[in-house]
Amino acid sequence: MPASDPTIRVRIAPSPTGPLHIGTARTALFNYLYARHVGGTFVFRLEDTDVARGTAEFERDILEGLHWLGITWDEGPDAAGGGDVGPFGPYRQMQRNASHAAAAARLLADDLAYPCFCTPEELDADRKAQEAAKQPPRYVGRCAHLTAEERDARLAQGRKPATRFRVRPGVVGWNDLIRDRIEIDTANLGGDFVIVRADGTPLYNFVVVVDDAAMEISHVIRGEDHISNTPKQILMCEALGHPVPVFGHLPLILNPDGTKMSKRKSQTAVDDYRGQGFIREGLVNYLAYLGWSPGTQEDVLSLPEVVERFDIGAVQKGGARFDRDRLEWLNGQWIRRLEPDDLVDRLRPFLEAAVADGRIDRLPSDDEIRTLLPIVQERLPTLAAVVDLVGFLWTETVLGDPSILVPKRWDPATTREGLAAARGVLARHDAVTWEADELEPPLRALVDDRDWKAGDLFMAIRVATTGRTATPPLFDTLVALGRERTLARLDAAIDSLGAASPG
RNA sequence: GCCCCCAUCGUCUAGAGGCCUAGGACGCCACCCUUUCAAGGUGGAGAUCAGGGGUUCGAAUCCCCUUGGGGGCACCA
Repeated sequence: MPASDPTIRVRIAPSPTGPLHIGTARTALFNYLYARHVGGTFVFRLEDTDVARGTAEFERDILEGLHWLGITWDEGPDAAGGGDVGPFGPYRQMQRNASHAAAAARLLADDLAYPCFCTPEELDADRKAQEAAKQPPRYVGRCAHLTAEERDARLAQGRKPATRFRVRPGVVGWNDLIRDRIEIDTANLGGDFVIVRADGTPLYNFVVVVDDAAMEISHVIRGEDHISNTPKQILMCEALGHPVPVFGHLPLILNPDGTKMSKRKSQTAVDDYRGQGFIREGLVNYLAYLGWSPGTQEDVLSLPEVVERFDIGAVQKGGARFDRDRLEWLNGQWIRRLEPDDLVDRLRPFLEAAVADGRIDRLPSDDEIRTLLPIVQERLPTLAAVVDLVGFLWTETVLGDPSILVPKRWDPATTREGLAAARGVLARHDAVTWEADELEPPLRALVDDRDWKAGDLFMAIRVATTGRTATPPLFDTLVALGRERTLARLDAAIDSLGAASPG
């Protein structure tokens, strides 16, 4: 579509206080989609203000996770670990503290903000009283009109003030990109709010305004849970003399019970989905369709295809529940579309993990994996499913419970007889190459000869050689297993049945 | 308690006044294919468009109310 529109700048500003959250990824994705669709710039800024938690690792997780999804930014920290990229750096909030302090000083000087000496105990008592009186919590304004002498006196006592922003009376409104007009009376904002803590560190709401202005962010696209922050931010923009960006509030991603998605009720870490074998194409496709649709009947779209069709105005207003079934279906769609070599590469880590925790005994070669693809690719809802699907190929013993060896219509004796006969046929088949279409005819002939049902015999062989009742097509499976192991497993099964029913 | 947002099949959604006796997808059921499992194909059940008032010749679509759901009200982000 359009080449570029330098006036449109959007951003994602995650806080590295946890692993990359599905909701953060979705917000990042929609910003990315909007920026790419209109040819604007996508900025990544880290709100690394909370030093208390182990942020370095989470920071890496977020950067890496977004890149894994294919969500790339034009300005911001380098996902590979290099320096910041872009003309508006630094892109880490902590390194912009000087500008935050300057902005706060300016508001203080203009009396658009004031020092507040209230103690946590006082504020807590206020809140409790309001709660008891069934009043909404709000700052009572104790320090709003202190005289210079009163302030000096408190300072002299060594008290450290926080900085509060004066909320002016009136109505603040904006034209939301997805919900049209929203207007909020500032009387409902909870009174003057703190923008700088007593220890001098600035608060999120304030920093965002300063940084967004400095980075010339034109459109702020974020979750619906920020709607009540927006009037405060608009007020601060006005006070600071900054242009007010365009706002767009995305619907939330919900737990299956309809509440805001949470770790408690859902799996929220992108990395967990990745670990379970969801691929980026599936995840991104799914996320894009949570709250948006192209308005056509297309279901499976690549990231570039979504970029092409994306329209921020078509975004849904109501929240969307996370539906894992649909995600799995879409993931399967994308796994089926992968090129063989690509799929082999993506499967390998899951096989390695299975070796590491003992689910399989050895790691198959790339060639082995590639050979299996025709019978495996269309059966994988996730990459991780490969272990359950064909793990029996790389384990020594396969038969856990001999009782599943006996098909419904057969008894143990018949099963033993059937397996023995099949073993004989397959062993004799030594003269011919061990290929799927050569294995089948003689076994069918055997079935006809004994008046058995092909399904019963095949099922007995299937369970004897794989330990499972559901597998890829039998003869392809036997070929993958190889002659030696097939015969050995048949022998083992026959033995186990012999022990169970002597005679 | 207060403020704000939202409301089409179980779920994700199409629908921007007549094309809607509401379409698609996931999931579910049946059948076909078939040695099992998938995949694929075909068909089906599933929404009186939350309810009630308007506006209009005509409303899922516009307005109001009710109800329901959600979000937010920190010296968190």
